[in-house]
Amino acid sequence: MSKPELDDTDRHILRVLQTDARMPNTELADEIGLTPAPTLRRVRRLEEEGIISRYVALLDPKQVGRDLMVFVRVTLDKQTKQGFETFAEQMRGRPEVLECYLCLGDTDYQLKVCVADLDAYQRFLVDVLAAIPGVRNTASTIAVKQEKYTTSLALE
Amino acid sequence: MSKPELDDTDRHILRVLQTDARMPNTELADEIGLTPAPTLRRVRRLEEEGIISRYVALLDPKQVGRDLMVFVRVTLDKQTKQGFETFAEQMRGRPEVLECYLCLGDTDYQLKVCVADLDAYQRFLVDVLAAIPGVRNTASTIAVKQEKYTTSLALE
DNA sequence: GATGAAAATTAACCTGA
DNA sequence: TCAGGTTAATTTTCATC
Repeated sequence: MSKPELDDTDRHILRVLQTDARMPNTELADEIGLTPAPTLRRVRRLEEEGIISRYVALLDPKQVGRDLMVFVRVTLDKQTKQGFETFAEQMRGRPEVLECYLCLGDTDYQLKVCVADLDAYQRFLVDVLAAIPGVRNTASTIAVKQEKYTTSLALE
Repeated sequence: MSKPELDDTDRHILRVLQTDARMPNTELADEIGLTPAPTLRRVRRLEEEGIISRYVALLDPKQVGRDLMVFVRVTLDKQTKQGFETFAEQMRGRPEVLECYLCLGDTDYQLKVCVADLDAYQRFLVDVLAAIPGVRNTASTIAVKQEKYTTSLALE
């Protein structure tokens, strides 16, 4: 918590680590123009404050056979707090659902789902989504080709 | 290229590194039940084959002031190869566009856009998207709350 | 920001199925 | 022969000054 004061050096660190989370601290220090000790202190502070939430390895979906990405817009029958929490809870428990957002407008939830193929997606739609009480309608947009993918947030 | 043969140990490694990319090799070795040397050899192989595409730090969007996530469906005027490539190229050059997919159905492109606030989003819509020749229509779904976010692909 | 002890990485070599 | 284990030199981390 406290003040998420980020100076230029912090942003520089974040920019680098968003691209290469495994860069050794010595090299990172070199890159941002400090010595290793203060660099490490800054990184630890960014971690402790939760500005860096975690470090992950990104896999090539094709090579692990998870090549089909689908964006799903879901509307629920009744907009009760209960129904919403149940739905979100179900999504958290499904490994093929990578992202789930509560939304404004016609769409109640926007999902990003990653599965092996259309067959697996059809099963997700029928056995998982349609089986959740309160789901009124779903609209799926099937991705054919990934033109861009990054997890890196631009820090002006 | 070659054969992306993954055995149970490989999948175990990938599962762990997708959750914590910075786990020391010694600890990873312990976790998967091998000694450090063969563990490291497997990790290097997964990196070289591109199965692990990269290691990244994930930031908390709130704490870096990029709190507004928007999913945009875009349709283009003419479905010419030229027009599509131009559009994709523009998206690759825009830091607020985190993801861009060519899609089946009514939607030509599905975007995931991350900006600071509605004001910044409006500027993106008007100055960037609408300014690209061939963009016929856009439909934005504004995310209010992130219920789930992971980059981790389930490896059965 | 510098120093040095402790830990992790990694290459070279060994072993057994 | 191939995957895993062992060892030891190098590099990195990180607490203390």
